[in-house]
Amino acid sequence: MDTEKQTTTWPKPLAPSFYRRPPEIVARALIGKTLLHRRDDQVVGGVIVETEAYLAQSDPACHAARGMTPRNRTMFGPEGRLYVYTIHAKYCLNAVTQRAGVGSAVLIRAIEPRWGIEVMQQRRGQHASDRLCRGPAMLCQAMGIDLQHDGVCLTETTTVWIGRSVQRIIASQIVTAPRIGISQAKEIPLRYFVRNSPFVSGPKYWHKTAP
DNA sequence: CGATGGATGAACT
DNA sequence: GTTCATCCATCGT
Repeated sequence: MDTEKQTTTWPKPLAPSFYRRPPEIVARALIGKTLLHRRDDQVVGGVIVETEAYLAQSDPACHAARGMTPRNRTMFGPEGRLYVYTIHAKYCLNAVTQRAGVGSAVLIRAIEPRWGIEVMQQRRGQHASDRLCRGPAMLCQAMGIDLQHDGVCLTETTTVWIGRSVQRIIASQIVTAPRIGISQAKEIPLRYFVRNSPFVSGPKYWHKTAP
């Protein structure tokens, strides 16, 4: 019978129009949304708690600021695609925003694990849940996302997608701070995260206040 | 094909 | 707050 079948209904993917806005708007709107990855009928994912916006040509910290290369070409493709890149021999994942040709994106830095936690713990080596997906490279490792996922469509549930919220996050709980790990434009507060969330990366930024 | 760098992460003071 | 080991992909030769 169907007793062994998957009965969970996963969050429905956000529409392409969600991404068709400036990256700083999308970055804030993504807080509380869900990130999921399906492989072999196994779904892992959770609630997005930390993002950063990268503003295309006007932003020297943005990969797209120096024009299109083979590496960053996904950033210049249609909105709503997944941009994956390598850094320090690890991977980070972004959602492409605005429209094709612009080169803006939102880096997803952390999620609160919710689905497939045991699988993610195996990939990460049995970490506590608040250490599983805390930081962009840890997030990719836990979710099994790498360069082969570069360019996938986030508005379809085939592989990787961003879905609707499953819990309400109050706007006043979303705070901003400078982005982490960059050497240029390091003062601009384009990082968004949930205040006091133990799932957010970075050292003790939790008490910082909203703009 | 080798040199290089980096949107990291961990371990420090 | 700081340094720094790490190592794949990219890019220049």
